[in-house]
Amino acid sequence: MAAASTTNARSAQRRGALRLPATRFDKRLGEILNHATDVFCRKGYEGASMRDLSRASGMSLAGLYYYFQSKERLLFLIQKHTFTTIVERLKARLEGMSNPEQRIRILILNHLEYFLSNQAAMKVLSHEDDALKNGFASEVAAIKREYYRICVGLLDELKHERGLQFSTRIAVLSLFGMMNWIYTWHNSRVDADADELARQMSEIFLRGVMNGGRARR
Amino acid sequence: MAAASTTNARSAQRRGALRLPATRFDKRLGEILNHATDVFCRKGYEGASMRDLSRASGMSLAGLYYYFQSKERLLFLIQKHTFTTIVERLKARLEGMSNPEQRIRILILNHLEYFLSNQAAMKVLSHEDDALKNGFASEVAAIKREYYRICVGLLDELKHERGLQFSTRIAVLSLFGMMNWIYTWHNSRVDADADELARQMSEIFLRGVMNGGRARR
DNA sequence: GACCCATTCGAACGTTCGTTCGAATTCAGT
DNA sequence: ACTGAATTCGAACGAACGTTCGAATGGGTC
Repeated sequence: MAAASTTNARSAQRRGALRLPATRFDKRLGEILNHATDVFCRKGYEGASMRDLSRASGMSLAGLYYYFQSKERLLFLIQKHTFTTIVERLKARLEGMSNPEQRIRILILNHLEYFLSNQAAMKVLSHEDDALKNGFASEVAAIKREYYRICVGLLDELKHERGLQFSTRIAVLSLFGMMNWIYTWHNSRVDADADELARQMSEIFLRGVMNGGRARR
Repeated sequence: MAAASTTNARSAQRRGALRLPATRFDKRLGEILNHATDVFCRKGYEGASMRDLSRASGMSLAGLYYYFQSKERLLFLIQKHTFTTIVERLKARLEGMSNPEQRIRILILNHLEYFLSNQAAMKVLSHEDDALKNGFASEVAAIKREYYRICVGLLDELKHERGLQFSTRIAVLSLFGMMNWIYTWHNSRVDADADELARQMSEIFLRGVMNGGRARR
């Protein structure tokens, strides 16, 4: 996780001089971010103290502040990196795929795969949605909006192709609800893996949204 | 909101001697719970301080502790009352109704109606799901389990009646995801009311779950 | 060995946290 | 008006909070 590279002046400087993309600084920051993600996931952002993070990452309290300016910025780095990654992966997977139904299945699979292999980070992203303030909040909100727009686009393609009629907004937000709620219940010892979950949720959602046309009344 | 009556010794004593179900104590406690619900909704449980609650309810910091023993118990009272109420209402509405599809529509309508007319309380219930510890946590978890079981029952009725095949667990949790996620996006100036939302989500969910039978593969 | 910059740390800063306590005030019944 | 119980409050408690600072290390280059 080299999330902070592009937004951290210290490592950006270094990157100009060195050819390796991941400096020592970035690596260490990445480790701290990973530990912090776990702690935020377990105790919540407000509930986790800097001393908790210090203990989890094995670095002194003061030492942490060498890597980031504040607790809030730490959460920001986690959320931005997580969200950026999931959007990037989605874009890459959608490339070259043109069937609208398939494209939605890919969105669902991509979301659930990333969710389950990065459960802690995704919980922090979902659950600490409005923990950031002002500038931090708006930058994350921008990525979220982009993700939302992509999903709206995919659904509109499907609507157009099949002449369906439903509220895209409700459909998109229902879909995200289905998927994001996972963090409250998924148990890897009981529940299916991402492939199977994606298949089942895709069936429910796509059959629900296709079929017929206008909802009754 | 007379949630605490049955669990508070002070008011239980009084209730033996008086004929009114809502004592002065209960009324005042209810007001405090309502204000606290707003504050927890806006700032989160951990993020809200007792001084915030004092300010919001117009009572001194020390005065609050006359009505409840701790901040954690306050959250517990809010969650328990909210959850109990929504389950009670559902049971009452289901009485006498036997058509499986209709019964599921009622569950969805009941959930969304209560959600939208008690947004703050429902956000606190959904979002501060694991903020409580030990005894408090398990008592709320018991109500949640009952609610979950009811929903599983309704879906199994539908499955049996129509010979459907799908994972009840995934279906139930997807449905709750769709519905509970509302607190992250619903805007009363833009979005439809509970009736209309319930209709749309019911269509998506029921069509998604019925139809055909087994999911492919 | 000396220098320099990057990294780490112990100790403390001022603030805010949840909670308590004893005194003051308000209320209901006479 | 008087009395005892119910209610409210100001002031304080020790603990924990996020953050800072200057000094102590570490590793690589002359």
